[in-house]
This record gives sequence, C-alpha cells and structure tokens, in this order.
Amino acid sequence: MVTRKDVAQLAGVSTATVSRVMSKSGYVSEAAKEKVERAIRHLNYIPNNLAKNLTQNKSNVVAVLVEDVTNPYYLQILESMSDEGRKHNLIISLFAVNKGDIDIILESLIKNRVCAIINLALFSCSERYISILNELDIYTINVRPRDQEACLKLYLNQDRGIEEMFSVLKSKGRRKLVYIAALNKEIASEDIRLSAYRKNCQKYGFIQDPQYVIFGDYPERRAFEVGYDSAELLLKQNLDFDSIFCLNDSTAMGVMKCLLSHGVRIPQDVWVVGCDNIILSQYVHPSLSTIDVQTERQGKAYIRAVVEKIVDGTEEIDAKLICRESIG
Amino acid sequence: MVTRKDVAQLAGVSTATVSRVMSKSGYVSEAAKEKVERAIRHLNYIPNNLAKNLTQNKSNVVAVLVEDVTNPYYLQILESMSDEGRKHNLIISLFAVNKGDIDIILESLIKNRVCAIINLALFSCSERYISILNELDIYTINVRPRDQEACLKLYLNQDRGIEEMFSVLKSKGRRKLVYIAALNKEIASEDIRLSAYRKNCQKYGFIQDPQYVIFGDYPERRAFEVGYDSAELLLKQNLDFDSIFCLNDSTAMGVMKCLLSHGVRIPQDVWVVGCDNIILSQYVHPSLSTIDVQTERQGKAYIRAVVEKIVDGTEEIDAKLICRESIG
DNA sequence: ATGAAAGCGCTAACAG
DNA sequence: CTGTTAGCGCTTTCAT
Repeated sequence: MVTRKDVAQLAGVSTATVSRVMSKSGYVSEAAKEKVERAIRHLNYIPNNLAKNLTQNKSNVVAVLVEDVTNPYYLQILESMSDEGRKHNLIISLFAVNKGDIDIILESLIKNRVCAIINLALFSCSERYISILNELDIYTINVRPRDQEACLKLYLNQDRGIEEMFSVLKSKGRRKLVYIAALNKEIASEDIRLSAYRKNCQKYGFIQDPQYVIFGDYPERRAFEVGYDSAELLLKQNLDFDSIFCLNDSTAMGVMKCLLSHGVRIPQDVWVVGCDNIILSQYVHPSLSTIDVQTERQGKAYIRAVVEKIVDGTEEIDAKLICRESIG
Repeated sequence: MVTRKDVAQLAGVSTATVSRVMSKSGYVSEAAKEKVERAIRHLNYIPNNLAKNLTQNKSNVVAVLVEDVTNPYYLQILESMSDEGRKHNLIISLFAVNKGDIDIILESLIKNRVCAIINLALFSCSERYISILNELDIYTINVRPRDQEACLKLYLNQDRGIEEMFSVLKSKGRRKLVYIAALNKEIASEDIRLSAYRKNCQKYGFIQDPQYVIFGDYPERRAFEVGYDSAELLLKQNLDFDSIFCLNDSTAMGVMKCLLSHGVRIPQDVWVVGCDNIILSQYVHPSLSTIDVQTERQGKAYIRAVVEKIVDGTEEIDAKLICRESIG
C-alpha cells in the first residue's frame, strides 16, 4: 500500500507538507505543491481516511435514521442527501430504527463516531446518549425535537400548500374533507398538517367534526397498511364525506386501494390528496394529487446543516399543491 | 472520553487484556474477564471503532451500489441487509451510482476502506480499481459479474416462477404474452427472465415473435418511466396481445398506469405480471400479480457472503408466482 | 494467562 | 514556508 510517506519521499518533502497540499490548508510553496501532486499521480496514491478519522476522532459517515423504510419518500430524501454528501466527501448511511432498538443503534453509531445523525424518526434520541453525543461533538438533527434541543429548524411551510388545497376543493364545491392522520393522537398533536387542516376547515367553512380525523399507528406499521386500514374504518363509520387528505402519499395509496376495492370511485365519488409528491404518485391510477414538499431541497438542506453545523437555521420550503387525476 | 486505558486501570489489568475480553479471543482468566466487564459497565465505556479500523486497515462499512434508487425493490433488499448487518456490527450504506461516476465513487469507497462492496448495478466495477480492491482485500460482489470474477453466485432460480406463470396463463387460455424487457438489448441478453420467457413461449405454445419483446433504457431512466413508455410503444404497434410480463414490479406499475390511462382494462382486456413482489404491488389497483423473489433472503445472503467471504457459493432462491387482481 | 511496546497512517502543534 | 515529533485508541506480537 502506498502511503503519505512514499509520496513524501518521492516528492522530496516531509509528510506534513503532503498533508498540507492534500487538505489545501497551511502554507505550501507552489514548487512543493507541484512536486507533491506529481508524486501523488505517479504513485496512484489514495489516502487512507481511516487514519484521518482516528486523529480527528470522527468519521465522515452521516447516519440517517428512518422508521418506515418502505415509504419511498425517505428514499427520495436519501437520494438528494447522497448527492449533496458526495460533494463534501460525506457518506450517507441509512438506518432503519424503531423505538425499541434506538439505543442499540445509537451505541453503534457512537462506536463508529459518525459525524452526524439525522433522525427522521418521530422520536428523539434517548436522553442517556445526548451527553455523549455532545461530548463527541456528534451533530444531531431530530425532525421531531424536544423543545430544548438546539437543532436545525427546517421549517416546512406546508401550510401554504394545504391552504391551496382547501381553496381548490372549496371552489369545486367540496366541504366534507376527511383527514387521515395515520399517526396516533399524541404524535399527531404536533403534526402541522393536522393543525393546518383544523384551521382551514374553519376558515373555509368545511365540516368540523372530530370524526373526520382518523388516527392510526404509523409509523409502527407501514404507511400503506395504515392507510388501507384507516379507509376501511372510515367506510364502516358511514360518514358523509366527499374528499380525503392524507398524511403522506404512501398512506394515500393505501387509502385509494381500499376505496377502489370497495367500489368507491376516485374522483367521481371521492377525491384524494396526499402529501410529499413522491415519484410514484404519478404512476398510480388515478394519479395522486399531492402537496409537493421539495424532498430534494429538504435533503440538501439537512446535509448543508451538517456541513455548516447550523444550530438554529431555517430553510423556507414552499409546499405547493399538485393537481392530478385523483381530484376532479 | 473514556478509553481502553481507563478501563484497564480501573480493572487493574493491561489494555491488552481488555482487548482480549472485548474481542472474545485469546486466553483470559475468568477473574480478569469479570473485572474488566465490571469496569466497562461502571465507566459506561463505548469502544472507538475508528482506532480498530485503522489497525486493521478496514472499516465496518458495506457499500451497496444501486442505479435506480427509486425502485422500492432496492429498499427492501437494503432493509434486510441492514437487519443482517447489525448482527455483525456492519454498517450498510447505500450509494446511488451511474456508469458515469462509478470511478469517483469507487475511489471514495477505497479511501474509506469499506470492507465490502455489493454492486447491484448492471455494470461491473471498473477494471482500473480491481487490483486495488484486491490488494486491500475489499470483498466485492457484482450482481452482473464479468465471467472471470470470483464472486458469490447468488443464483436466483426465477425460472420456476416464470414457468409457473406460463402454466397458469396457458390454463386460462392466454397465448399472446408480451415481455417488457425494460433493459436494452445488450444487457437484456444476459437477463434470465428474457431467456426463460423465450424458452417457455416455445414450450407452452405461446406466440414467438421478436415484436413481443419491448426493450428500453433501464436503468438509465427510472423503472416507472421506462414501463410507461414501453407500454405506449406497445399500444402504438397495434399488436395482438392478451398479457404482459415485466422485468420488475416498478416497470409493471408504469405499464399499468399507461394502459389504464388509455382505457385498457386490467385484467378484463390484458393481464399484467411483474417481478420482485415489492410491498407496493399489493397496494396498487388492480393489485399486481408478480413473482416473489424473496428479497429478504437475498439481502441476508449477500451479507452472509460478506461475513463469510464466500467466493463461490450458491443460494437457492425459489421464485414463486403470486396471483393477484391483475390476472383474471 | 498477562503485560509491554511497537505500530496502523495521518494530523497538528511547535520550532525553525 | 517546511520538517520534526508526539500522539489518536486500539491490536498484536513477543516475552514472561
């Protein structure tokens, strides 16, 4: 294996100088720089990040924690994180977690000195580890943070998209909108989609009735299933509704599947709107109307937050309604 | 930060002994072992994998290379790899690649001394790196290997599932089956699905006609799109067909979307069968018939191959037909 | 069965 | 601007 030493030798300089040119930091004369670069090329030298990691007590792995990995939404976020991460020599790694084994995973992440944890799950990292995380300077983002936690506030301005939906539905004469919360009551209480739903029901004169909100046990079970079951519940309730808004696209697909299987026509009988705008939503039939939340920008923003160690930033993400066949 | 030294001190032994109990290797007396374990618990010691990595010139990251990350199939494989990897303290990391930037990615993987590369893409790792990969003992699996490459032969016995499909289709009076190859002609020529399709067309007396095979440019473009476009092409050709078999479920969804959009009814007019059995296939409407390829077993097999450094193993994976609404 | 000590390849403080 | 040097935390011979 060719190491820095070999490069230094061939270039006739010290390893420190080689380091300087590689990291593009510190003073290096043009002459030395050139000699080193030539030696690197000549030897086909590939640096060993492992050693670097050790000296800096930190790896270049960013851990992304996800609960429902079957939800394509997360893949899309991951994709854009990977793209952005590559620019900064960051390895983005996906971890499927659930509340039960978060501790084991955290311990493994710490052991491996990941440089950051992006926790997309709906629970925060366990208390017992936050001091270690801090001590090791492992930058952590929780999408559902405890109040006191310093973190990126990636504020998703979904309100606008939701309001847009209400306005469109209203203009087409809809007034009886169901919300498939998918989450349980407690978690949903912090869901901005739910609060926006309630606010706008009032504002736009839609039916306001607790029965029109269906809770579930996402993300303990997959979004598709929760959607399906929620719709089944809804049909049993014999409620009078003309449209359905769902926590996310995956849930909406489960909902649609259930409705269609029961002979309910979309959009003739009921309109359905999802949220996230995953690619797949164009390819179901009828294609799913949804609220685009710019997954690509979200992913990039997270990685940038990691790189710049942003502690209290805000990324404005405009959510916009996308009308497709599932609404008339 | 508490290190091995602290543990050794508290336990009254040397760091070497601590290492021995941690790695469960070498001789350690019961007494010493107990003292060390107590010290570890007491200090809440979390070992530093970075140092270990350096001494062994190898990390515990397994890189999984994927071309079309929007295909949920890969997520399912990844999920089972993660589960299996955790048991062996392996970090499974997903990398989106395309032919153009494979070199950059490989270089980055080498720099980080990943312990293994599982290349699920349809091209092999570039020649120029295989000597380095070998020298560094980076275990590499290519799903589409060059002939000479030593590697896990994860033989997917999909033939049986495909034959089962033919038998079912025939018994229901179908004889005109289209195959959506999705891949281009060259890559498809190595696709066992295509050869199985041809073989069984003959065996079961289905129409044999080159026009009944539609090629595409997967995975350069997403499976959904390729499926959609292939179906569009098919419709334009004015061919007489009664059923369609697709490279994978994602492609099949694109196909179904196109057919349905053009007023073709499934399964009344045409039957559709996919391959992979991704979870989503149950949630489209009509639900998609498919060939189950045991993604979970596949993922586990790959990781086991990495752990055991299997050079020429075979994992029998029985593919089975799953009948759903998309066939009558 | 255990400890001492020499590295692993790189970084960073310090001296020049 | 450049080289020397002392680690980073752990593994692994080699003695004992």
